[in-house]
Amino acid sequence: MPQPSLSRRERQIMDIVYRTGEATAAEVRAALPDAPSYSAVRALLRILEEKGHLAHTQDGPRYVYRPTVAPEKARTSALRHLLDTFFDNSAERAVAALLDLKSDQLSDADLDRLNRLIDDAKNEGR
Amino acid sequence: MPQPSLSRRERQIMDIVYRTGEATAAEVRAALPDAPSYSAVRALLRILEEKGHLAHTQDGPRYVYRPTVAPEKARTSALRHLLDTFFDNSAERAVAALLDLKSDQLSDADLDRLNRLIDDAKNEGR
DNA sequence: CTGATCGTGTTAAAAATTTAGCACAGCCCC
DNA sequence: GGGGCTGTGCTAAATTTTTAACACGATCAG
Repeated sequence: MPQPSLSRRERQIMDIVYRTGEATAAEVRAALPDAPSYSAVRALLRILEEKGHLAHTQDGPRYVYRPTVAPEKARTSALRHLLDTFFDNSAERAVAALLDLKSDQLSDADLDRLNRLIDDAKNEGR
Repeated sequence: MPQPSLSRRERQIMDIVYRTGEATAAEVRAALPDAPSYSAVRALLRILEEKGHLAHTQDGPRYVYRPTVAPEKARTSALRHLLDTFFDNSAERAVAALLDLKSDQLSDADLDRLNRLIDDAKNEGR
């Protein structure tokens, strides 16, 4: 039950780690929008590890941090939250927004692939 | 540019307001997972208003708070952030996760509608 | 060997967040 | 009119977050 509480900085850092998959203190610091001191970042990482959100392994001299929950789980949970907060739990609305946001970067082939995904879902559901 | 900084409680509250569209202090409090005192909630609402994230109108005796940025903008921006953080900016991956999450709640008709959305995007793009 | 560099651990202070408490105004009802 | 609600405004305290500073240990070049 260690979940629902992350401070602002903590969340920023978790986002970075999720984005990159893994990161050292230096990398996290570099990716932070308004980076504080090195020590500060390290302290935060330690706290996040204590809280069970991160784990580190040793890579030579330095620590490499990784999320403890599988990226897939984290993704799903973030997506669920987004759906609930902004899209009234409607997949359709979410897809519409997504297309609106990205359509100009999507080729016809990309869109076909999306259609195929949906068709697959249809067949599975049977 | 007062944007990128919201504390934990502030974000919780903003989420609630976005979800419901508008809310009074009492409603926000009721919706909070681990509700603090009434005063606390009101104070937070006041702060959010100061920061420019909320605005209130008077409804009889009480205040009704609403987000200042259009829900659509907020949605887009949240979606963008999610894409970037968890889906490597890939619409396809996001849709896949979405289908995985919701497919069992989607009828064939729903899925058809999604296909149509995508086809529309295809035609527009030309 | 010595000094510089890079990494960590720990602690304590500074800053921000979060909370509660008190005071007042309006309304309703007896 | 007085008491009990429900609402707000404001202020100060408690708690958490965030940060910097200092003290090591290991490694590497000269």
